[in-house]
Amino acid sequence: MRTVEEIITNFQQRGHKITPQRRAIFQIICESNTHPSAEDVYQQVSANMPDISLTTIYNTMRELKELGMIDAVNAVGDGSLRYDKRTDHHDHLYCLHCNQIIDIETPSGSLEIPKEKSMGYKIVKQQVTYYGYCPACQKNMRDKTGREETQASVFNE
Amino acid sequence: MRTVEEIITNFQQRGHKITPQRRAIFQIICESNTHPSAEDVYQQVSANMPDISLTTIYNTMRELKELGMIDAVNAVGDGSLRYDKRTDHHDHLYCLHCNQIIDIETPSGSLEIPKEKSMGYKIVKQQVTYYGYCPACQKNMRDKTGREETQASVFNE
DNA sequence: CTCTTTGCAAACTGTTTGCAATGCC
DNA sequence: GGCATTGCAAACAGTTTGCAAAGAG
Repeated sequence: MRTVEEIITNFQQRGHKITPQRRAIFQIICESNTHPSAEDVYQQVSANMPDISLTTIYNTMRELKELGMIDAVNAVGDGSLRYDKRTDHHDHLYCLHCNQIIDIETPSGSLEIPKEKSMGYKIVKQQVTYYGYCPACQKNMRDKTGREETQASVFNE
Repeated sequence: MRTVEEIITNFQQRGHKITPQRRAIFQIICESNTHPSAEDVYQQVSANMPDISLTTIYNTMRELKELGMIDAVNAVGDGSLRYDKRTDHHDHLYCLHCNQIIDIETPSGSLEIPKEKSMGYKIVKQQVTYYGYCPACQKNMRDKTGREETQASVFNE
């Protein structure tokens, strides 16, 4: 699921129509390195296509998810749904300050399913999330040391 | 953070008042082995205290979280906030069918922070979540094989 | 030409907030 | 008695749904 054209072809072959809106959304998905929310995608697509509606973003993302062409994760900070263009196994780095999520390759040891600590669960996938602060937010926190609102927002989960 | 009395003492020493409502909420938290949502806690507390309000549940849970006495995680299935009476390092088993979350002990190898794949992030904690189907839901799925709605709900993330 | 998609508005869910009445210490 | 807490109602954020108009194939 790399290029826009591949997404378009795949989407079309599964019986869906290609519209300018969907083309623009696919483009943004391909370009994104973070895990955008619907609102994020909307902001970016709007730049070139001001009349697109947020509903169309939601609808399209949901269809992509249902086709298994993207994944979705929940942000812990704001509870919003984030979309992930990758559906293969990989881990996440989550910034507790700006809520940005980026991918990291799974360290080699990460795939082992826990033996019979699995409590009878049938496990189908695992996800490791590392929580911390991204470089930009670390810098910001250093620069603003002592300013109360910043402190509060940083240390509030 | 084991017994109700410990929670009460801790909460009180930090300058908060103890009310019957809070006592009842703490009780439920102590007893829970899953990770209840505010609504779950409300249902359980209501059984013995019918006049308690959902607002009080939310307020109390938020305070506990701010005091670091409980943790919170987001459910991927319904997007709701789930509360975790444990704040130490451990992993989660998540049922994709009923959205129940239970704890598992962290397998020994799990604590290593990824070397310099960490992209400049300052990592403060990690969380491993194993997604799958709990014993009860597996049984349910077997019993109802062939029934469409069940199939749909099972396989829709 | 038909059936899908769009985009508005309204509904909905989970959560938070404002505020008067109540209750803890 | 003073200040924190409760619980109602209303506000909110993120997401979904109903539906008429527009558009893809």
